[in-house]
Amino acid sequence: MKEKRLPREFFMTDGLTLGKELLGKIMVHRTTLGLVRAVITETESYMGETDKGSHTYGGRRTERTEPMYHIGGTSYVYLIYGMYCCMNIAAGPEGIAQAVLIRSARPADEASEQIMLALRKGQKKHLADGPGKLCMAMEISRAQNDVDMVKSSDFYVTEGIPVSPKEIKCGKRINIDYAEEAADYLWRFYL
DNA sequence: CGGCTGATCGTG
DNA sequence: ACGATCAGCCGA
Repeated sequence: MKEKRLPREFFMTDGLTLGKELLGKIMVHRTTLGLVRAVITETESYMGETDKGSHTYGGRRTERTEPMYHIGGTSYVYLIYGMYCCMNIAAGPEGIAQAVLIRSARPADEASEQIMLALRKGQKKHLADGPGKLCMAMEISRAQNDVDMVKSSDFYVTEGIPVSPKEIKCGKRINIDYAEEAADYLWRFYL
C-alpha cells in the first residue's frame, strides 16, 4: 500500500484544474491515533483575488489568508462559525491566492476507517461528508495550517484511485450566497 | 428525507 | 458583527 506522494508540480496549476485533479487522490495525516488515509471525493475551487466567494477577494492578504498566497501544496486551515475547521490546499506559485477546499472524503482502508470513527465519536453515519466533519474525522485543526504538504512527513497527499473525466460532476459552491454572481459558478467538483 | 435553528469565537 | 458548518429536532 505504498503510494507515491504528489510532487510540487502537481499543485503548480490553477485552482480549477487542481480542484478536479484532487478527486480520487488520498490525503494522509499522522494523527494521535495513527495514520489516517482518505480518498478525496468532493472539492471546491476558490480562485483568489478576483473571486467574490474567496477569502482573498479584492486582495485581502491578511495574517489569516496568508497561506492561500503561498506556494502550491501549502495547507490553509481556518476556523468557521466559531467551532469547525475547513481544510484547503493552495494552488499555483507563491503570490497567487488560489486554493481548493476539501469538502469530503472516505476512508481509504479499514484501519483508517476505525480511527476516523473514533475521532468522530459516535457519528457512524456522515463520517466525513462535509468540510467540518472531514477535519474532525482526520484530526485536522489549525495546528495543520500553513504546512507544506509536499515536504511534511505527517500531512501530505498521495496518488489514489484513477478517475476519468466522465466521473467528475460539477455543481455550485455551497454557502457563499454573499458572492453574488460568483455563487452560481460551477466550481464544486465531486465523484 | 428536507428544512430550520442554536451553538460559538477568531478575524478584521 | 459575521461566517466556505454541524447536529439535533421537527414534520411529512
